[in-house]
Amino acid sequence: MTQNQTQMEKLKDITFYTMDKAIRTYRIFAQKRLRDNGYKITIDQWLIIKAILENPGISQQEIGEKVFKDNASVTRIIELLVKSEYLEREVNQNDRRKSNLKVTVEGKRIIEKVHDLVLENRKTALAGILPEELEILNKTLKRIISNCN
Amino acid sequence: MTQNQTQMEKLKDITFYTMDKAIRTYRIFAQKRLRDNGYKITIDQWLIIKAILENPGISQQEIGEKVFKDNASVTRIIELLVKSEYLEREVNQNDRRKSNLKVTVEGKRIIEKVHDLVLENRKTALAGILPEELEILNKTLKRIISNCN
DNA sequence: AATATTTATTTGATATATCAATTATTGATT
DNA sequence: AATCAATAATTGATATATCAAATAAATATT
Repeated sequence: MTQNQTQMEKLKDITFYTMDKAIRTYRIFAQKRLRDNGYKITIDQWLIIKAILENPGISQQEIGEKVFKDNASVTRIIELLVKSEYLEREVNQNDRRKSNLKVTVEGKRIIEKVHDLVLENRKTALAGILPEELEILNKTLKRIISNCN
Repeated sequence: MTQNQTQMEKLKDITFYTMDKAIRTYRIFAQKRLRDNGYKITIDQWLIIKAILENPGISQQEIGEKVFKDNASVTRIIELLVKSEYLEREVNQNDRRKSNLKVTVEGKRIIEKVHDLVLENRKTALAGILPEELEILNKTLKRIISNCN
């Protein structure tokens, strides 16, 4: 076995662990910053409101595809968002299986307020990483996604 | 704003989404392969048994650090592993707050059997990715981790 | 030695993930 | 129109994540 292959094996061994750790570290970091600024919303909830705002009339199924979540998870997150009064839901009269989701004024307000914080978080998290590196990161992640499908 | 900066912004916007999607796609893929091969164990459970095998006498706290999990999660995963009879636990007589964790014969058996499958999964998931790219991936992920701490 | 502090683990509460099964509705088939 | 198949969302069960609080034991302090 060549030196290069040995090194490859080690990297393979840790890549998924490091990926998991990175995304988890970022989540904890971002969530803490939300909490510290007094926002009572989770990152996942924020993502879903944003998806609805940017895609009026979107169905829960489509939300799930967009934010890469299971239908069951979407249902439950939306329940919480309705309870928190960031969303309103009605039965869709064209297709009674679906629901119409509307972001409330309060929901729009929190999305806007949180938006700058999210941008800051991303900036902090990616500080010192070169554009080329970021591109390779994205490209490689996409390759992993397609390899697993 | 230069072209380069604009592009940077877009990449920043999607990087965390793509990371999340990649790790989740891999998890689903790997877990499905375990299930399809008749193994009744989750990836997280497998990781924890492995940590104990490779580090005899390890405490739950240390396990948590190693596999990057909260103490509470470790406690609950270990409960399940004891119930599944892959682990045995006793009170540590040197420090009665800690517990001694021992992998059972059955536990060792499943780790070994699953090991090849895990290697295959990683190979499949990383197919077509160059060593240099993998290195940049790892380096960049580590930078994100340190940036968030 | 008694008290206070620290540490390891557990427990409770709440959110999310995943799969399977169910419900309600719609669209297609006969 | 009645039946069947497909689809959207929900629900149930179980696993994990996260934080805070509680418990129990060890260590440090007075």
